[in-house]
Amino acid sequence: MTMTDPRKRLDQMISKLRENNYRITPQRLAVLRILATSTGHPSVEKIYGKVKKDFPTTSLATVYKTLIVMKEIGEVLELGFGEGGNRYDGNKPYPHPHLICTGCGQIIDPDLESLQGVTEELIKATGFKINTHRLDFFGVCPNCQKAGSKKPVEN
Amino acid sequence: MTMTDPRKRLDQMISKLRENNYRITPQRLAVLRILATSTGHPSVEKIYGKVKKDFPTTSLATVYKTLIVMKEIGEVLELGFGEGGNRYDGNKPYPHPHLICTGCGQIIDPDLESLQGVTEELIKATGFKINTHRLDFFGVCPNCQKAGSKKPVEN
DNA sequence: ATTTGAATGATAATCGTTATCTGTTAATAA
DNA sequence: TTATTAACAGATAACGATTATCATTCAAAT
Ligand SMILES: [Mn+2]
Ligand SMILES: [Mn+2]
Ligand SMILES: [Zn+2]
Ligand SMILES: [Zn+2]
Repeated sequence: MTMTDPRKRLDQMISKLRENNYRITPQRLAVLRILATSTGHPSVEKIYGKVKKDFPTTSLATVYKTLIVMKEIGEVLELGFGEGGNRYDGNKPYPHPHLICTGCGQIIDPDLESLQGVTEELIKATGFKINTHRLDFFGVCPNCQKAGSKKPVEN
Repeated sequence: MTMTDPRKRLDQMISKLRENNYRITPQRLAVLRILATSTGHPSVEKIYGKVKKDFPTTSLATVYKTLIVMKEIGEVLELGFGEGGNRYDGNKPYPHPHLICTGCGQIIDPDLESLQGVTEELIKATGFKINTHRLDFFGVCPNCQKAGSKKPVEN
């Protein structure tokens, strides 16, 4: 799997903003930097907290609005969860499976070769035209299995 | 796939309520009947609307509370969507894939033999202990493909 | 430097869901 | 059958994540 270089990813995002006639503001840049450098899947509050370290006057609404823009131009993937806020993937903005540890809260991107066959089987069986999908697995990571680790990771 | 008999399914649900020392009230029975007879995946508002036809004094809170109870005893599957409310499956309360038509809004249960292999691949690759999962496909059904059908089905 | 429409920041509004509280009732046993 | 009582129903307030609103500021083009 191609490991994305954060700097290149940031430049990609900036280019996409320019292409779509969005302005490059310091607040947006701060959000984009966090999205590009995060290996995990940060929440809005996590992004907001980090942005305020460099730019203390930033509003939570600005973070939300930036994420809406990035979703619109297809440069961030939103993972909606019922509880406690959504999570965002700025490195792989296309549909892909996720693995959530209910112990520590971490969300990782597993590689699943066998997934492609499932979509093909679905199309053949139903005649649907598939546009997107969402696949989440919930379980306990190896680290949380051996000890009752109660520490949330939240990356 | 075993087509569930609504009456048997209703009796199952009632038994489960009794086993867990929950009371059988007319309002709960009305909700259970709807869950047992629905082939689709009704929303809370849809359930509420149907319940009120037979029992006009029913409160929306009662529908919510009944669904919470049914979730707790593992007899209904909740499908959380960000927009416009959750959907419920009272016939297959275990994890299974769903296929959502973004044209008419219908949600169906496809049979996907190849899905089991995906979970096995994931366990081998990550060492996680998998407890549950969620798989949704979003697309356009054959009916909505041939004409720009704008009628929501909402079953 | 000027202009101007888009973006920011602060806050109100939204909406599905949950909590609260009072009156009612299903379930148990006398 | 009636009495008892804890659970439930109904009405509504509260909640929380997200979105809308709007006056002020500023990025970008001239
Ligand atoms: Mn991801
Ligand atoms: Mn289903
Ligand atoms: Zn863990
Ligand atoms: Zn359709």
